[in-house]
Amino acid sequence: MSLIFSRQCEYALQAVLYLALKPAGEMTSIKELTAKLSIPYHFLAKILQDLRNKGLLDSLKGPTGGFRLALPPERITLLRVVEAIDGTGVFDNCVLGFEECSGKNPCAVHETWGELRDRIHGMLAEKSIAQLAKDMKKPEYGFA
Amino acid sequence: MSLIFSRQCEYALQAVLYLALKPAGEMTSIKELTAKLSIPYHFLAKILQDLRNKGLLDSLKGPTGGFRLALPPERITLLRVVEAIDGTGVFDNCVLGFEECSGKNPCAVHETWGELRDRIHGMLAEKSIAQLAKDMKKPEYGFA
DNA sequence: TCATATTCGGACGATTTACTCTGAAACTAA
DNA sequence: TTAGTTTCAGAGTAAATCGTCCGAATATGA
Repeated sequence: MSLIFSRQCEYALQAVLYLALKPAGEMTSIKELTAKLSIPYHFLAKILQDLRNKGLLDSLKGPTGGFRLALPPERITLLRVVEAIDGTGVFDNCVLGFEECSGKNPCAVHETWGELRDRIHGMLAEKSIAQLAKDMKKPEYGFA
Repeated sequence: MSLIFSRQCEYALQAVLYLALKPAGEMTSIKELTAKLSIPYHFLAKILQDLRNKGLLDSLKGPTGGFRLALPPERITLLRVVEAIDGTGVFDNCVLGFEECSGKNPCAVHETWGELRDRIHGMLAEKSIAQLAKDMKKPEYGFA
């Protein structure tokens, strides 16, 4: 296998996008999220707790409890979520795995990859999840 | 963590690039490869056997034995190595992990990622390892 | 107050990936 | 022929990731 983000990170991105479509301040339960997004219940619970500890989500216990964004969705980007869960390894490390690879000492695809890496970074950093979530507003995705 | 290729795949790419600089037909031992590339011996042995079973390498036992490219380096690309080890998952799957994501039913970054994905594909497919290996010909990389 | 619904925290189990070990097979050279 | 050097094949170990379970804490509403 090979992919850009860990499964944890993919689930986190999906959950945050889902929460971005909720009315400001409204709590959403894990139960609703797992049902709509088809993510294992207890696994998602862990991920949401991580995002809460990183300051991206608020939570409340008890009936009517759940999770919500800790910031307005206009001020959150996909990149912030990726950084919170996976860190910045994708953007720092040589794509061929050479420890020695750097600007001074480039591998064969260093420049090409550098440009693509920056554009992936841009893809994650440029738009707010408020904008992105609107594009996801379809029944196929379980989004409202 | 998060990265594009598995560690196995990174090691395979490094080894194939190294072999591309050897005179045509010459055998290189695992011992030399692990010393120059700093890859665990037995792990690399497994990876080279995989590449051999996939038809990318030839091998020979006994003293003077080792591995060599099964094709001229002008006719091998990085993409062929990636496909042999990791498969094509990076290029097929939605970057946000949505099963439903497709052209008919795009996620919020579907188009943007599609373009970048194609360019990564191009980076791996366009140049032969013969050309790329020449760029790597530096002592810092252990390359000849 | 009490039953219920939720998150919280930590331990646990399962699966995949990374890496190692060993003994056998094959080739070389003396 | 024989000792040494290499790959080969399969099993085994270690660590990371993925996913589960359970009991406690907390809030709600009857």
